[in-house]
Amino acid sequence: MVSKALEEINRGTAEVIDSKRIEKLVSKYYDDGSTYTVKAGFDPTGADLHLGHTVLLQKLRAFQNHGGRVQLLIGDFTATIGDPTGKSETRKVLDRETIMANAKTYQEQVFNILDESKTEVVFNSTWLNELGATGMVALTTTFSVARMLERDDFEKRYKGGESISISEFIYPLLQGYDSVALKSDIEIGGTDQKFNLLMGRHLQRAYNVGKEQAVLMMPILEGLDGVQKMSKSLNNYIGITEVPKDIYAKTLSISDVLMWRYYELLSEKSLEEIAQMKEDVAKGTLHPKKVKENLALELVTRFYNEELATLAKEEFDNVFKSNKLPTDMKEIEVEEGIWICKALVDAGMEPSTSQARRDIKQNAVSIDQHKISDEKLNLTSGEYILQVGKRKFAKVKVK
RNA sequence: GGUGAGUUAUUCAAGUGGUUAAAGAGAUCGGAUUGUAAAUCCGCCGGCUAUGCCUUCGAAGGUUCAAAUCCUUCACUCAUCACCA
Repeated sequence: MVSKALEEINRGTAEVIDSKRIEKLVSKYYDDGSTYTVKAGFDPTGADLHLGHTVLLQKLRAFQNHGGRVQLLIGDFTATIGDPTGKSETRKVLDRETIMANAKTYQEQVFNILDESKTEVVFNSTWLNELGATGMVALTTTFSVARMLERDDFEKRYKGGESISISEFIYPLLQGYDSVALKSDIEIGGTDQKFNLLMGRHLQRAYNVGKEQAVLMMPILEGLDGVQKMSKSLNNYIGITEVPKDIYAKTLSISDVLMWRYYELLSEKSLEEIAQMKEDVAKGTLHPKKVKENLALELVTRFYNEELATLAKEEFDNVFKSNKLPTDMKEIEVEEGIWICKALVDAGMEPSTSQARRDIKQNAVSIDQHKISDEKLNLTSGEYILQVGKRKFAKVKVK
């Protein structure tokens, strides 16, 4: 039992520090039912969760299945400071209201995956606000600049002559202090968080918490492009609140290589099953597209249900495989004699009439399934189905 | 506080008075091919009912027939020296 639990917990991990401790905690749970705490931090800077987040959430869920009590930490304090790397203006300092609103949406989405009864949502402003300047200074005395510079990106930037703001030094300290305040047994996070996660161990020792948290790191999930990490700002993500057909379509659009990665990190399928599929594909007995479809179905089912997943698949096959039209599409009404380019803009299918002209020139626009080439066309009254490219459709009623 | 460098379209980045709506690359989008995948090739890539017109090169002024390019002021970014704690 215990070994099975550990297998589930270790699955897909990038690195585990102090795995003995995790073993002990889990087996103690199976001995006498005593639970332990698992901390994971989230920045409430954006409102919607995507699959990248669910990698961590599923891992938390695995812990919950085996005696873990999750401390879902909302970094509301750290968010008010803003992003320290200050790379661009994309991340602004958020006001309290936005943060709380984001935190709320987070919670609603998180319990799609996590067991609410075994989860405690905590905000780090609770104790960080209390810290004050004195506490702050005390915190900074526990660590040295030289050690701080060990952090990879700091070192690189320092050597490269790039600036590092002092607040960036404070960030890891505050995050580590969260572990002191929460007395966490285990903390999980992405591999990019390694330094910060270890800081938790360091500070727990410095503050004599009486234990040092084990650290479990998950790989960073690549986005749809297969290269960069999944993130909203790169627009390469699949959001868990997206409609079924979008989740389905986006999943199918990933590359075959990336598909296995998603299987490993996101699927419920056992590692043996996945290995088997991989082998079958290599042998040619199983078509990779089929495998990908199953993954897409599994994901939609997770966030909705099986019925909607099947529907999404049917819809998708209709539109793309058999070139049929989608069942529901945007409808607009326009005046008689409207210029085709204008109609496309009005329907929200094109950003400008210039773009519409270009697309017509490139043979991308069709009316009722027939490509058009006349960019000066005016629509006479009737009902038409406009299409741009492969996936943009709209029904237009001309009065 | 001193000094120096910089701010160009979605991003990176050329361009230092006139064929510049602005090279090149990436991203996006579209076409071909395919499994709606990847890879590859090609095209487009500010706006406007459009062989023309309008708006853009951090902001505002100015010089000029002509400015992204020259001048002035301002804002911001980065580096560097110094000073204070």
